[in-house]
Amino acid sequence: MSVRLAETPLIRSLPLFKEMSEQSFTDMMDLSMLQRFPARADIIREGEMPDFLHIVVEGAIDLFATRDGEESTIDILYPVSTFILAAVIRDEPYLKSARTLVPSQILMVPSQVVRDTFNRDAAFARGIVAELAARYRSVTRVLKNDRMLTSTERLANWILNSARRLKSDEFELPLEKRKLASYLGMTPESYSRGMSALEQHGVHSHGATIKVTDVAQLKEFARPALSDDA
Amino acid sequence: MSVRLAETPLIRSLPLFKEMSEQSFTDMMDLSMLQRFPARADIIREGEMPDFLHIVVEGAIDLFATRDGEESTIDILYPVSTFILAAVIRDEPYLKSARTLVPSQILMVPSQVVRDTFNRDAAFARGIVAELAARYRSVTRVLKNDRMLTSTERLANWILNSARRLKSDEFELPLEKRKLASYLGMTPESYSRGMSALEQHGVHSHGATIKVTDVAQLKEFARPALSDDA
DNA sequence: GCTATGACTTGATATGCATCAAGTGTGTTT
DNA sequence: AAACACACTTGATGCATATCAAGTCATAGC
Repeated sequence: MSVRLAETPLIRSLPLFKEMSEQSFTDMMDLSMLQRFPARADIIREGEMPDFLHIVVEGAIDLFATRDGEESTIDILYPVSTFILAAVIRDEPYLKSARTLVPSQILMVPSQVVRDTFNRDAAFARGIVAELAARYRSVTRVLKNDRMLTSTERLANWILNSARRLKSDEFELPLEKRKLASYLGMTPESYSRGMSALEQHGVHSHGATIKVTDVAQLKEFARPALSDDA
Repeated sequence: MSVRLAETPLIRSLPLFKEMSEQSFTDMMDLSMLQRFPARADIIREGEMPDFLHIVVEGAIDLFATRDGEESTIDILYPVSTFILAAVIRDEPYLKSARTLVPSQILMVPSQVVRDTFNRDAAFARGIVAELAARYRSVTRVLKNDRMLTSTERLANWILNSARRLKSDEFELPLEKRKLASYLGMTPESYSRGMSALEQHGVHSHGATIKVTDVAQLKEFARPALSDDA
């Protein structure tokens, strides 16, 4: 029930853990687990109570909401992010479900350990609050985009942000188109039509390859919001 | 540039400040201001950098996003809530604008003071993180509702939650219908039609008065999500 | 008490997007 | 290489909701 020594340096280097005391860190790791999951494994189900804080160390996580069997992807997490912090802190049921998109490694820290460490180690507390604030801002941006943009504009913004983040005007989709569609709040069909509509606005795509051919034109179409840096 | 002694007990009793040390609290109040604003006063504009943490002590605040002159209400805050904590913590530009809906009193704590106190007082840190987590869960719920429910279902859920919160099956709208419509992500016209559609589902309304005549029927229509307790 | 202003309602129409229904790939299995 | 599965695309249609356009109602000022 403890994380092996060989794996701690990677975890230690994460923003959330970097500043905390050595003592707090080793204590926490002694009480935590690092677990491997195959692709498409259920990690958390909406409505359950949080037992552990989860941290994606490797792989990718799909956070989604369910209602009447319908799913909607709320967020997609890559290393290194926590989930689902807010539920752990408030000790209230999860609002979202989580599953792996690809084989993943997840660090699991018992909720009570998180809360205890938060109270004892101010540096860890700062890390927690920074992470939480980042996630908050991220959902807020998604909500704003949902409310104020058409689905094709959301797609255009996603492409702009991806290109900026990867510092390249050409890149491969990092996930299935249907997942991306769900994340952007649209159907796969609308995604497909949106992508062909963007051929007129500075984007060329073929299969999973997306190429921004005219950034200025794409920006004009996308009406980008404040930079998407979380 | 400091809060008068007579007004501190109210503030002191808020969840955010209740547990912190007397010393931290008085220090913080010495460096803060309690300010009155008339109705419809701009408090914060999207894109600006956060100088102060704001706390609604009295009145009501409209948090909204803008794009191309269009506005969309993201949240409405009543005493006692903070805004906009996440921007203060990350020291990054506001994602939303804020204005008063009615004459209001707002406590303004300089950002740097918030950060310093957070590091020195673990009880205050707990308060901050609890507040932030609550706000996070609140936006998450709004996003889920936007994605998975029709506008009339969102309205039905809002009525159910209001009735539950007020512990009464009859109540008055606490704000303009157009504001509520915007908050629910719909136009005033759709709000109006939605409200008359709900006459078939256990709600009777006249002017600003709303009466739930059949909770069970309304619940069945609304397909309520996890309880809306933030 | 009349009138003006603005919020709200109601109706007609338009649009974005989902849904339903065939296709067309593309990669994998045998 | 054939065949299958499955993601994706494309087309036709329908629905939810926005938009545009008249109203109606309520409130505040004169």
